[in-house]
Amino acid sequence: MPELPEVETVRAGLAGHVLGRRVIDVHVHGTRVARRHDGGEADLVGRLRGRTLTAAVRRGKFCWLLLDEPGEALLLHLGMSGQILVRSADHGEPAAPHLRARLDLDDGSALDFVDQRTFGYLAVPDLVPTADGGPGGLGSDVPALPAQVAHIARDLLDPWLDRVALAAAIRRRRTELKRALLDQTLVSGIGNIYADESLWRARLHGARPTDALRPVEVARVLDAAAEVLAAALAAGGTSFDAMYVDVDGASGWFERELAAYGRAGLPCPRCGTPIRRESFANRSSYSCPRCQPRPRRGAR
DNA sequence: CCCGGATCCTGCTGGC
DNA sequence: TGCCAGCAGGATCCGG
Repeated sequence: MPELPEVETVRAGLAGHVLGRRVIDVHVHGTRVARRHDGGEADLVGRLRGRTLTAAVRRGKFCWLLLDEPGEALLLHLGMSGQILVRSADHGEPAAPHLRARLDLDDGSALDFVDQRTFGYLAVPDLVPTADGGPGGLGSDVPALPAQVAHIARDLLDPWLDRVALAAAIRRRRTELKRALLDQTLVSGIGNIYADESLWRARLHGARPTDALRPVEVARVLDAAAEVLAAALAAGGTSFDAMYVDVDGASGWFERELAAYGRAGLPCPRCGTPIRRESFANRSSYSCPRCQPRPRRGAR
């Protein structure tokens, strides 16, 4: 689920429902949730208890809540399967099967972190200054971000992203275009689904060598990616209500609007040619054989 | 420094 | 029916 549009939906939900709330207590389930927090589970809980959540910020697929303790934040990463659920005081739901952490808040509500595959995590890192002096991410003007996020590039919905510099950096790389799109240190927020959708829109094959791309092609795929992310966000953003921050992009955007991803054998919406599935770096890539011709070895 | 592959988990699906 | 290989939307770490 969680690529940029899904994480932004979470961030917006958190901004609307938990800011100003104080953390009364924290319950951690399992050994993996706190594995990326330096002081371990007990320290994580200790640093959160009594703190007030003051802002919800996102860069790429990373989301964090600023704390009233200056220079600290609660960092959330959803991994492959993470969800954030905001439970109202009277929700009455049983705990989700893969509940990994619960924060009890001072109005009786709770913030649940649910994660089947346990690649997600919580941490309370120190904040470090941003390299460009701009805000750490969307949702805050503070020019600081969690230490673990310092190497993560800005994303395509961030006004501080320098598109010209990004395009130049992509063409300087010696790799394949899809790898570059997935490289969070170049541009963040794009995962396997939206990489394929962006490449389809731009009519480029993901195996195209980045250093042989024409500038107009790089611009086209970046425009396409920005459009896809914005459209997915608009679709995903419609589906959460007051007590549930929805991470389930699958129900809305996923099934109806994808042109290539997961559609092996189905007709390309542009030309009708059956979409192909290829294996790439231990995962699947979907593309149109006609609109997105595979590059010849060594050539563009 | 840059690049690519292996790796951390759990659960579901599809083929035999 | 039952079993098991294969696969799933991510980031990090390590070797070349």
